[in-house]
Amino acid sequence: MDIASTRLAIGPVSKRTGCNIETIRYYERVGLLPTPARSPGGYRLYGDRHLKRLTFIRRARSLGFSIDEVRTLLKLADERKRPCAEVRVVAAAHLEDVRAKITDLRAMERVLSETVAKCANGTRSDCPLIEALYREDSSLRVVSPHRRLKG
Amino acid sequence: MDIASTRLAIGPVSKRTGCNIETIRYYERVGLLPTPARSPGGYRLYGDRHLKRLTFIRRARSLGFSIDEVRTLLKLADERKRPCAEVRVVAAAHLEDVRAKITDLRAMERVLSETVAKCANGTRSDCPLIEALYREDSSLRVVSPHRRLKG
DNA sequence: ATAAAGCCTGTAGTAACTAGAGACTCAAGC
DNA sequence: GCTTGAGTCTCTAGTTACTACAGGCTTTAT
Repeated sequence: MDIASTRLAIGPVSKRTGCNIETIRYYERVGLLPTPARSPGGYRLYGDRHLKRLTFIRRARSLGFSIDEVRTLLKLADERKRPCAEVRVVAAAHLEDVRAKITDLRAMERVLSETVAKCANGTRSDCPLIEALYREDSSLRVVSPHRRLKG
Repeated sequence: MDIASTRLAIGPVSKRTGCNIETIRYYERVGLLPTPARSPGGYRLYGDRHLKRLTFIRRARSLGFSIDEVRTLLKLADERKRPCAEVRVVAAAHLEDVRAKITDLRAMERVLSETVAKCANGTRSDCPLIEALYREDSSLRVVSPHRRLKG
Protein backbone atom coordinates (compact mmCIF):
# COMPACT_ATOMS: atom_id res chain seq x y z
CA MET A 1 0.00 0.00 0.00
CA ASP A 2 2.58 2.57 0.96
CA ILE A 3 5.56 0.68 -0.40
CA ALA A 4 6.16 3.44 -2.91
CA SER A 5 5.31 6.32 -0.57
CA THR A 6 7.57 9.01 0.79
CA ARG A 7 10.30 8.03 3.22
CA LEU A 8 11.63 11.11 4.89
CA ALA A 9 13.89 11.44 7.90
CA ILE A 10 12.78 13.68 10.71
CA GLY A 11 14.78 16.72 9.56
CA PRO A 12 13.08 17.08 6.17
CA VAL A 13 9.70 16.43 7.78
CA SER A 14 10.42 19.23 10.20
CA LYS A 15 11.27 21.57 7.35
CA ARG A 16 8.20 20.66 5.33
CA THR A 17 5.69 20.98 8.12
CA GLY A 18 7.33 23.81 10.02
CA CYS A 19 7.12 21.63 13.09
CA ASN A 20 10.29 21.42 15.06
CA ILE A 21 12.10 18.12 15.45
CA GLU A 22 11.70 17.76 19.19
CA THR A 23 8.02 18.49 18.86
CA ILE A 24 7.55 15.74 16.28
CA ARG A 25 9.20 13.25 18.59
CA TYR A 26 7.08 14.61 21.43
CA TYR A 27 3.87 14.01 19.46
CA GLU A 28 4.97 10.44 18.91
CA ARG A 29 5.70 9.99 22.60
CA VAL A 30 2.28 11.22 23.65
CA GLY A 31 0.53 9.11 21.06
CA LEU A 32 -0.64 11.68 18.53
CA LEU A 33 1.65 10.49 15.78
CA PRO A 34 1.99 6.76 15.03
CA THR A 35 5.45 5.26 15.38
CA PRO A 36 7.17 5.48 12.00
CA ALA A 37 9.32 2.87 10.28
CA ARG A 38 13.03 2.90 11.07
CA SER A 39 16.16 2.75 8.95
CA PRO A 40 18.63 -0.09 9.68
CA GLY A 41 20.52 2.34 11.89
CA GLY A 42 17.45 3.47 13.79
CA TYR A 43 16.47 6.71 12.03
CA ARG A 44 12.75 7.46 11.83
CA LEU A 45 11.34 7.26 8.31
CA TYR A 46 8.07 9.01 7.65
CA GLY A 47 5.48 8.45 4.93
CA ASP A 48 2.65 10.55 3.52
CA ARG A 49 0.33 9.34 6.21
CA HIS A 50 2.54 10.93 8.86
CA LEU A 51 2.88 14.16 6.98
CA LYS A 52 -0.89 14.49 6.71
CA ARG A 53 -1.43 13.66 10.33
CA LEU A 54 1.22 16.10 11.44
CA THR A 55 -0.37 18.85 9.37
CA PHE A 56 -3.70 18.05 10.95
CA ILE A 57 -2.17 18.29 14.42
CA ARG A 58 -0.45 21.59 13.71
CA ARG A 59 -3.58 23.15 12.30
CA ALA A 60 -5.67 22.04 15.23
CA ARG A 61 -3.04 23.32 17.67
CA SER A 62 -2.88 26.66 15.92
CA LEU A 63 -6.63 26.91 16.42
CA GLY A 64 -5.94 26.49 20.11
CA PHE A 65 -7.16 22.93 20.61
CA SER A 66 -5.30 21.24 23.43
CA ILE A 67 -3.30 18.07 22.87
CA ASP A 68 -6.11 16.13 24.47
CA GLU A 69 -8.70 17.71 22.21
CA VAL A 70 -6.53 16.97 19.19
CA ARG A 71 -6.31 13.36 20.31
CA THR A 72 -10.10 13.22 20.39
CA LEU A 73 -10.44 14.88 17.00
CA LEU A 74 -7.97 12.44 15.48
CA LYS A 75 -9.83 9.50 16.91
CA LEU A 76 -13.09 10.83 15.50
CA ALA A 77 -11.43 11.50 12.17
CA ASP A 78 -10.22 7.90 12.08
CA GLU A 79 -13.63 6.43 12.70
CA ARG A 80 -15.51 7.01 9.52
CA LYS A 81 -18.99 6.66 10.97
CA ARG A 82 -20.91 9.86 11.81
CA PRO A 83 -18.11 11.79 13.48
CA CYS A 84 -19.58 15.17 12.67
CA ALA A 85 -21.92 15.53 15.63
CA GLU A 86 -19.18 14.61 18.07
CA VAL A 87 -16.61 16.83 16.41
CA ARG A 88 -19.10 19.64 16.70
CA VAL A 89 -19.31 19.15 20.45
CA VAL A 90 -15.54 19.38 20.85
CA ALA A 91 -15.26 22.39 18.58
CA ALA A 92 -18.19 24.22 20.12
CA ALA A 93 -16.79 23.72 23.62
CA HIS A 94 -13.45 25.01 22.46
CA LEU A 95 -15.07 27.97 20.78
CA GLU A 96 -16.65 28.89 24.09
CA ASP A 97 -13.24 28.73 25.77
CA VAL A 98 -11.79 30.99 23.13
CA ARG A 99 -14.60 33.49 23.57
CA ALA A 100 -14.16 33.48 27.33
CA LYS A 101 -10.47 34.17 26.92
CA ILE A 102 -11.21 37.05 24.59
CA THR A 103 -13.59 38.52 27.15
CA ASP A 104 -10.97 38.26 29.89
CA LEU A 105 -8.26 39.75 27.76
CA ARG A 106 -10.43 42.63 26.68
CA ALA A 107 -11.10 43.46 30.31
CA MET A 108 -7.35 43.42 30.94
CA GLU A 109 -6.74 45.55 27.91
CA ARG A 110 -9.22 48.17 29.03
CA VAL A 111 -7.73 48.50 32.50
CA LEU A 112 -4.15 48.44 31.27
CA SER A 113 -4.64 51.01 28.56
CA GLU A 114 -6.50 53.33 30.92
CA THR A 115 -3.77 53.08 33.51
CA VAL A 116 -0.93 53.45 31.07
CA ALA A 117 -2.66 56.50 29.66
CA LYS A 118 -2.74 58.05 33.12
CA CYS A 119 1.05 57.80 33.28
CA ALA A 120 1.07 60.44 30.59
CA ASN A 121 4.70 61.18 29.84
CA GLY A 122 5.91 59.10 32.75
CA THR A 123 7.47 61.95 34.66
CA ARG A 124 5.31 61.70 37.76
CA SER A 125 6.86 60.31 40.90
CA ASP A 126 3.74 58.52 42.11
CA CYS A 127 2.87 55.97 39.47
CA PRO A 128 -0.86 55.50 38.90
CA LEU A 129 -0.45 51.81 38.06
CA ILE A 130 1.50 51.04 41.22
CA GLU A 131 -0.98 53.00 43.30
CA ALA A 132 -3.89 51.23 41.71
CA LEU A 133 -2.37 47.83 42.37
CA TYR A 134 -1.95 48.75 46.04
CA ARG A 135 -5.22 50.52 46.69
CA GLU A 136 -7.89 48.71 48.66
CA ASP A 137 -10.78 50.06 46.63
CA SER A 138 -9.05 49.44 43.36
CA SER A 139 -11.12 49.15 40.22
CA LEU A 140 -8.52 46.68 38.98
CA ARG A 141 -10.40 43.61 40.01
CA VAL A 142 -10.63 41.89 36.70
CA VAL A 143 -11.07 38.17 36.53
CA SER A 144 -9.93 34.96 38.07
CA PRO A 145 -6.98 34.47 35.81
CA HIS A 146 -5.59 30.99 35.92
CA ARG A 147 -8.13 28.44 34.87
CA ARG A 148 -9.45 30.56 32.07
CA LEU A 149 -6.16 31.63 30.61
CA LYS A 150 -4.33 28.35 30.92
CA GLY A 151 -4.07 27.48 27.26
CA MET B 1 6.92 49.92 63.79
CA ASP B 2 4.75 46.93 63.15
CA ILE B 3 4.78 45.67 66.71
CA ALA B 4 1.06 46.26 66.99
CA SER B 5 0.23 45.10 63.47
CA THR B 6 -1.76 42.10 62.33
CA ARG B 7 -0.34 38.66 62.98
CA LEU B 8 -2.27 36.17 60.92
CA ALA B 9 -1.52 32.55 60.18
CA ILE B 10 -1.52 31.46 56.57
CA GLY B 11 -5.09 30.13 56.61
CA PRO B 12 -6.76 33.41 57.49
CA VAL B 13 -4.50 35.25 55.05
CA SER B 14 -5.64 32.87 52.36
CA LYS B 15 -9.26 33.54 53.19
CA ARG B 16 -8.83 37.31 53.24
CA THR B 17 -6.94 37.59 50.01
CA GLY B 18 -8.61 34.78 48.14
CA CYS B 19 -5.16 33.41 47.43
CA ASN B 20 -4.75 29.77 48.11
CA ILE B 21 -2.36 28.57 50.79
CA GLU B 22 0.05 26.72 48.55
CA THR B 23 0.22 29.73 46.28
CA ILE B 24 1.15 32.02 49.16
CA ARG B 25 4.00 29.71 50.12
CA TYR B 26 4.96 29.52 46.46
CA TYR B 27 5.21 33.31 46.23
CA GLU B 28 7.50 33.24 49.22
CA ARG B 29 9.65 30.55 47.64
CA VAL B 30 10.11 32.49 44.42
CA GLY B 31 10.87 35.69 46.26
CA LEU B 32 7.76 37.76 45.64
CA LEU B 33 6.63 37.73 49.24
CA PRO B 34 9.14 38.42 52.04
CA THR B 35 9.63 35.66 54.60
CA PRO B 36 7.21 36.27 57.45
CA ALA B 37 7.83 35.94 61.17
CA ARG B 38 7.26 32.54 62.72
CA SER B 39 5.45 31.34 65.82
CA PRO B 40 7.46 29.36 68.39
CA GLY B 41 6.20 26.23 66.72
CA GLY B 42 7.13 27.36 63.22
CA TYR B 43 3.83 28.73 61.87
CA ARG B 44 4.09 31.66 59.47
CA LEU B 45 2.72 34.90 60.93
CA TYR B 46 1.83 37.64 58.51
CA GLY B 47 1.49 41.38 59.04
CA ASP B 48 -0.23 44.18 57.13
CA ARG B 49 2.78 44.57 54.93
CA HIS B 50 2.36 41.03 53.65
CA LEU B 51 -1.35 41.43 53.09
CA LYS B 52 -0.77 44.55 51.00
CA ARG B 53 1.96 42.95 49.01
CA LEU B 54 -0.09 39.85 48.38
CA THR B 55 -2.99 41.96 47.17
CA PHE B 56 -0.63 43.78 44.84
CA ILE B 57 0.64 40.49 43.46
CA ARG B 58 -2.85 39.08 42.92
CA ARG B 59 -4.05 42.21 41.15
CA ALA B 60 -1.06 42.29 38.88
CA ARG B 61 -1.46 38.58 38.11
CA SER B 62 -5.12 39.03 37.34
CA LEU B 63 -4.08 41.66 34.81
CA GLY B 64 -1.94 38.98 33.20
CA PHE B 65 1.49 40.16 34.31
CA SER B 66 3.89 37.24 34.60
CA ILE B 67 5.63 36.42 37.86
CA ASP B 68 8.76 37.98 36.46
CA GLU B 69 6.95 41.14 35.50
CA VAL B 70 5.36 41.30 38.94
CA ARG B 71 8.82 40.98 40.46
CA THR B 72 9.95 43.95 38.40
CA LEU B 73 6.88 45.99 39.30
CA LEU B 74 7.39 45.28 43.00
CA LYS B 75 11.00 46.32 42.81
CA LEU B 76 10.03 49.53 41.10
CA ALA B 77 7.29 50.09 43.64
CA ASP B 78 9.83 49.66 46.44
CA GLU B 79 12.27 52.19 45.08
CA ARG B 80 10.68 55.51 45.75
CA LYS B 81 12.50 57.46 43.04
CA ARG B 82 10.60 58.13 39.80
CA PRO B 83 9.46 54.59 39.04
CA CYS B 84 6.66 55.76 36.79
CA ALA B 85 8.56 55.84 33.52
CA GLU B 86 9.89 52.35 34.04
CA VAL B 87 6.57 50.96 35.18
CA ARG B 88 5.12 52.40 32.02
CA VAL B 89 7.56 50.42 29.91
CA VAL B 90 6.62 47.16 31.61
CA ALA B 91 2.92 47.86 31.40
CA ALA B 92 3.03 49.05 27.81
CA ALA B 93 4.93 45.94 26.73
CA HIS B 94 2.42 43.78 28.52
CA LEU B 95 -0.43 45.68 26.94
CA GLU B 96 1.02 44.87 23.54
CA ASP B 97 1.16 41.18 24.46
CA VAL B 98 -2.44 41.27 25.54
CA ARG B 99 -3.48 42.93 22.30
CA ALA B 100 -1.56 40.38 20.25
CA LYS B 101 -3.30 37.58 22.10
CA ILE B 102 -6.66 39.14 21.45
CA THR B 103 -5.86 39.35 17.75
CA ASP B 104 -4.82 35.70 17.65
CA LEU B 105 -7.87 34.57 19.54
CA ARG B 106 -10.21 36.55 17.32
CA ALA B 107 -8.73 34.84 14.28
CA MET B 108 -9.31 31.50 15.96
CA GLU B 109 -12.81 32.47 16.88
CA ARG B 110 -13.67 33.43 13.33
CA VAL B 111 -12.42 30.18 11.83
CA LEU B 112 -13.95 28.05 14.54
CA SER B 113 -17.35 29.66 14.40
CA GLU B 114 -17.44 29.47 10.62
CA THR B 115 -16.54 25.81 10.66
CA VAL B 116 -18.89 24.89 13.45
CA ALA B 117 -21.66 26.70 11.57
CA LYS B 118 -20.96 24.53 8.52
CA CYS B 119 -21.62 21.44 10.59
CA ALA B 120 -25.21 22.65 10.67
CA ASN B 121 -27.19 20.07 12.60
CA GLY B 122 -24.29 17.65 12.75
CA THR B 123 -25.91 14.91 10.70
CA ARG B 124 -23.41 14.88 7.85
CA SER B 125 -20.97 12.01 7.61
CA ASP B 126 -18.08 14.09 6.23
CA CYS B 127 -17.26 16.65 8.88
CA PRO B 128 -16.25 20.06 7.53
CA LEU B 129 -13.86 20.73 10.41
CA ILE B 130 -12.02 17.44 10.00
CA GLU B 131 -11.82 17.96 6.25
CA ALA B 132 -10.50 21.48 6.72
CA LEU B 133 -7.83 20.33 9.13
CA TYR B 134 -6.65 17.75 6.59
CA ARG B 135 -6.86 19.77 3.40
CA GLU B 136 -3.65 21.05 1.87
CA ASP B 137 -5.09 24.37 0.78
CA SER B 138 -6.82 24.94 4.05
CA SER B 139 -7.73 28.45 5.03
CA LEU B 140 -7.12 27.42 8.60
CA ARG B 141 -3.59 28.70 8.79
CA VAL B 142 -3.98 31.03 11.69
CA VAL B 143 -1.01 31.95 13.79
CA SER B 144 2.03 30.52 15.38
CA PRO B 145 0.38 29.61 18.61
CA HIS B 146 2.85 28.85 21.32
CA ARG B 147 4.98 31.82 22.15
CA ARG B 148 2.13 34.22 21.86
CA LEU B 149 -0.44 32.29 23.83
CA LYS B 150 1.83 31.03 26.55
CA GLY B 151 0.53 33.07 29.46
C1' DA C 1 -5.65 14.86 78.11
C1' DT C 2 -7.12 14.23 73.83
C1' DA C 3 -8.95 15.10 69.44
C1' DA C 4 -9.65 17.86 65.42
C1' DA C 5 -8.11 21.25 62.64
C1' DG C 6 -4.41 23.65 60.98
C1' DC C 7 0.24 24.09 59.53
C1' DC C 8 5.02 22.39 58.30
C1' DT C 9 8.60 20.59 54.59
C1' DG C 10 9.56 18.25 50.63
C1' DT C 11 8.47 16.07 46.46
C1' DA C 12 6.05 15.38 42.33
C1' DG C 13 2.51 16.39 39.06
C1' DT C 14 0.22 19.53 35.40
C1' DA C 15 0.65 21.45 29.67
C1' DA C 16 3.21 21.55 25.74
C1' DC C 17 6.94 21.78 24.54
C1' DT C 18 12.36 23.03 24.40
C1' DA C 19 17.21 22.29 25.24
C1' DG C 20 20.90 20.00 26.14
C1' DA C 21 24.52 15.63 26.81
C1' DG C 22 26.78 11.99 24.90
C1' DA C 23 26.65 8.47 21.57
C1' DC C 24 25.57 6.63 17.08
C1' DT C 25 24.45 6.81 11.71
C1' DC C 26 24.62 8.39 7.10
C1' DA C 27 26.37 10.45 2.78
C1' DA C 28 30.10 12.49 0.48
C1' DG C 29 34.84 13.25 -0.69
C1' DC C 30 39.54 11.54 -1.15
C1' DG D 1 38.37 2.13 2.93
C1' DC D 2 38.61 6.08 5.85
C1' DT D 3 37.41 10.34 7.54
C1' DT D 4 34.56 14.15 8.34
C1' DG D 5 30.54 16.67 9.31
C1' DA D 6 25.84 16.87 9.53
C1' DG D 7 22.01 14.47 11.05
C1' DT D 8 19.77 11.58 14.37
C1' DC D 9 19.23 8.71 18.52
C1' DT D 10 17.68 8.28 23.74
C1' DC D 11 17.29 10.21 28.10
C1' DT D 12 16.99 13.75 31.30
C1' DA D 13 15.87 18.14 32.89
C1' DG D 14 14.17 22.80 32.36
C1' DT D 15 10.25 26.09 31.44
C1' DT D 16 5.44 28.67 33.88
C1' DA D 17 2.58 29.19 37.73
C1' DC D 18 0.87 26.84 40.34
C1' DT D 19 -1.55 22.43 42.74
C1' DA D 20 -1.67 18.16 45.32
C1' DC D 21 -0.20 15.01 48.10
C1' DA D 22 2.48 12.37 52.25
C1' DG D 23 3.91 12.12 56.72
C1' DG D 24 4.60 14.62 60.65
C1' DC D 25 4.37 18.53 63.76
C1' DT D 26 1.42 22.62 66.43
C1' DT D 27 -2.58 24.87 68.16
C1' DT D 28 -6.95 25.22 70.04
C1' DA D 29 -11.02 23.65 72.10
C1' DT D 30 -13.24 20.61 75.03
